[in-house]
Parts: sequence; C-alpha cells; structure tokens
Amino acid sequence: MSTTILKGLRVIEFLAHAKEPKGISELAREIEMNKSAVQRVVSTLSNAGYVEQAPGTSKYRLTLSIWELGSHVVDRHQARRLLHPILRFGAQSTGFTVFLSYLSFPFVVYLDKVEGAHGRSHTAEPGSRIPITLTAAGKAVLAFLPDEKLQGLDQDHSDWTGYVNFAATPLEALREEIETIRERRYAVSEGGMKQGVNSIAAPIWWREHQPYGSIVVTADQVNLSPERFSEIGARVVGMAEEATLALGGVPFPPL
Amino acid sequence: MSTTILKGLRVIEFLAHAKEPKGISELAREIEMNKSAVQRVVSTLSNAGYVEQAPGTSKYRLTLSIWELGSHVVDRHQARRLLHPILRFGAQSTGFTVFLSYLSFPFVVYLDKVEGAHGRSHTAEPGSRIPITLTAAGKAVLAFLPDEKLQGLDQDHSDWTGYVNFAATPLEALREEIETIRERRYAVSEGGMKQGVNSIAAPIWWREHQPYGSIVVTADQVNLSPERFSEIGARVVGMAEEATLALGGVPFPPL
DNA sequence: AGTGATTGTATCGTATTGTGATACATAGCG
DNA sequence: CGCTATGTATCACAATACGATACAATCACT
Repeated sequence: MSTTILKGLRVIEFLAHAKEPKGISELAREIEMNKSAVQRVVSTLSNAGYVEQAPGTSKYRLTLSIWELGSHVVDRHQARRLLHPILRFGAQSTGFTVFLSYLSFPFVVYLDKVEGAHGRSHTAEPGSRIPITLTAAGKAVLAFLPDEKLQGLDQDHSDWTGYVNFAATPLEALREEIETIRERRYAVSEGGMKQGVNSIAAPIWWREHQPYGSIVVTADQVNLSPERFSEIGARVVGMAEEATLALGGVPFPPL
Repeated sequence: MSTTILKGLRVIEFLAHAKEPKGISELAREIEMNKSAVQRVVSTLSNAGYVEQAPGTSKYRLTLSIWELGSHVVDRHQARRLLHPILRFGAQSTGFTVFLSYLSFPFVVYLDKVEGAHGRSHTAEPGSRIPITLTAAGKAVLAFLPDEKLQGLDQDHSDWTGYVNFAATPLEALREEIETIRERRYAVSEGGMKQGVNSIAAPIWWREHQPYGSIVVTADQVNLSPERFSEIGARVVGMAEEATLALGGVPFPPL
C-alpha cells in the first residue's frame, strides 16, 4: 500500500479544508509529517497543477483542478441525476429551497440543491458534510438506523459551533424524538442549521431497506414557521417517497 | 519529485473522465502503467475512500470524496464569490442562462452558472473545460491574447465532436473575426456549443491587462436569435465591465 | 538598524518502499 | 466445457522516498 499517495491525499485534504493558504512548515506541523516529506509532496502537486503559491507569498493553496475533476464525477452521478427533477419541482411548487443529502456514516453530505423563490437564506452548499445528529437532514436518516449504530455515536461536536447538538440532548429526549420522527416520517430542526433557519427532512431508501439519505426543505423561520410544519412535512414526505421510488428502493420500516 | 503521487493523480484523472467504471487491466492498458502499479495505486485509493468497486462488478470508479473536496475549494474561491451576484442579476434581467468562465490556457473552464427563466437548453456544466477556439466563451478571450500565443494553438480538435472548430477556419477568416470581436468587444457563437444553441461572450480582465475569462449568455436560437445579438451583446459587455471592475482589473486594449 | 527565530528550499547517505515479472485462481464467453 | 482475460498475491531487486542537516531569506521584535 502506497504510503506516499496517502501523504499526498493528506496534504490535499488539509488544504481543501484550510481557510487560508498554508506554508510548508505550517503544513508539516499540522498534519504531523516530516518537513522534507511535505516539501516533496507539495512540489509534486504543484508541478502537476493541483497546488499553487498564493501570489506575493510563498504559501500554498489548492488550484481549481481538484474541483474540475470532482464536478465531472458528480455530473455523471446517477442518483443525483435521477432526483434532480424532484428537487426542482419541489422548489418551484413550494417556493422553498430543497436539498438532497446522502448518508456517509456518521455524516450526511449535501449532494444537490435547488433554490426556491423565497429568497436565499444562505445555508449549506452541496459538498458539505455535517454530523447526522446536528440537522434535520441527518436526523431523518438517523431515526431509522439500527440501534447498534447509534451507540457509538460521537457525542462531542464542540467544533461545530452554531449547530444544535441533537446527540447531546438527554438520552430520554433523544429516543422520544426518534420515535416521533419514525411516526410522522419526517424530522424537523428549528435553527439547527443556522440561527433563524428552519428545516424539514424525510428519509430516502434504496435497495432493500437501505437508508440512502434525505430530502430537505429549508427556509427562514418567517416563511417556514412552526405552524406550517405539518403541512410542509407532508409534502417533504411525498417528495422523499417519489425519490425512493425513482431509486427503486424499499422503505423501512414498511408503512 | 514523487512519481508515485503522479501515478495516483493519473489514475484519479482518468477515472474522473471515464464514462464507465474501469478494471485494473483496462486501466493499466489505457494509461500505460504496469498492472502491478495500477493495482497498488487503486487499492490504496480504495482504502482511502476515493475509489470504490461498482456493485456486482470488480471494476473501479471514483466515489464522491473528490467532489466533496473540490466543492470546498470552489466555495471559497474569491472571484467566483465576487462575480456570482452579477450572473444572478444578468440571468434574472435577461431571462437567459449566464456563465462565468476563466482562462486556463488553451482552454476556458466554466466556473459558475445561473440559469435563466427561458428554460434550460441543457448545455455545459461548471467544471467543464473547452478549447478556446471552439465557443464564444473562449473566442472572447482569445481575441485579446498576444499573437505569439495564438501561433502554437492546436488546430486538431477532432475529438470534440459537435463543436464548430474556430481555429480550423482559414487564417484569413480567423483574423477577420478576431478584429470584429475586438471592435465590438463581444464574441458570438451560433450552434458552437451545441446544435441550436447560440451564445454571446465578453472578456473580463484582472490585474493590469491580464485576461481573466469571460461572461457568457446562452440560449436556444429561438430565444436568442441573431437579430438580438447586438442588443444582448451590449448587455453582456456591460456585465463583463462590471465584473472587471469587481476584480479590480484593467481592460486591454484600453477603450 | 540589528538580532533572533522561523521559514522555504537544497543536499545526501541510508533503507524503506514501490517495482514489475511471474504465478494462480476466478470470471466471462464462445 | 475449454479458452482467454481479468483481479489479486508473491517476491527479489533496485529505485525512490526518507528525514536529519544545512543554508539563505524573511519576518517580528526591540
């Protein structure tokens, strides 16, 4: 197994998440690698066009090459293509912003998004991953996962500031909310994603009883007020059922 | 310089552009690598979660991990953030789909896109790169490049079927069109991107006289008919000037 | 301006790691 | 059923990545 490739990936991953360009020594320190190794990796990536020096400095950052590759991958992605029309229709008919998310265990990743007419309450972007315990998108899936998976859930999300920590709520309340979600088949989050933004999500299945992800509807609390939760919730569940159907999936537990 | 990392990138790049999942031997053949090397690289990437086997087969394809990384990079990309509102406004006020492209020498890459109300004449997606000689997006930039850059331009784009090959037109006509583009400051393409789809593009600058890319307006030939070219062309030039301003650029040649 | 610490980059002997020919079992196909 | 092509495993060899060290440039203080 090629350790050098793993080092390359470590560097790329780190730079992808870094807010600012990083220097060699800085990198070496933060990802625990030998300075020489980092230097070699970075100069290789730089020659290949994946990394560049920020103009004026000697610090490095990723170019858009990685993004180019990634967009080709997602363009061809089956599930996304199949479900996009559903999002589009949902956004148009409700006026809200609609997301598609997929489960990537203890996270959900937003895979697609169609903005509604009700303004853009600047929320998540496709590609971002969030612990399943923190938003409606995740809770909708979490509620249907087998018990043993829930046990090992990391309770500590202190670095995800600005999110309501669902798992950190007392175990009693958690079980209770899971039960509620299972019954009405959608999850709700008030200000979970961002202050003043509400969202409702319902799970999607594929294969036999395999949780795939969720359909999420989001808007600020004025447009998506608690009074409308059950009305919109029903529509989200409907969209999620369509999505499950499109993927040829079978829901669990059966209705 | 780490050759192993380069091999890893070769595999990733190839898989990113491959339409179907690829087997080990297949890969080894097509990217001219030793089978053992490919096997080692692929299993490393697979362990790291960047590659997976298509269910039921033993062929490999990329997961969405690369895409996740890439989306973080583009989310933070300065120019894109700055210019997005311009695209949004353009799309809303004209009803056409508006693109932002950047120059990556002999190509332009679509960096952003906002769809207009006039239906989606399913064209390019952000992330795709196209030779500058083939579309309005490219020609708008090409026309202002220094002469020596134009000399070495690859004339053979036979693999880009469905595109009108601008560079393949007789040199006379080419020089003439470049002159026209320089004068009115926008480039036009009828059916260049796709049969029945027209587009108009104007160049953007940054720094001192550095060509950055272009603003492109696209629609099917019914909505964007040749009679409207000069009217819409003026608006595209206006948008591009705003964009140049937003980037703090200086146009060349001066108006 | 001067000093000291930190940084990016270059060097080099060593041994770890990737190499690639070979082998084998399995899957696919006529 | 037999053939070919494929994915995976093995192994001795040598190329390659390693990492301590060195040096010059830059930066941050005083």
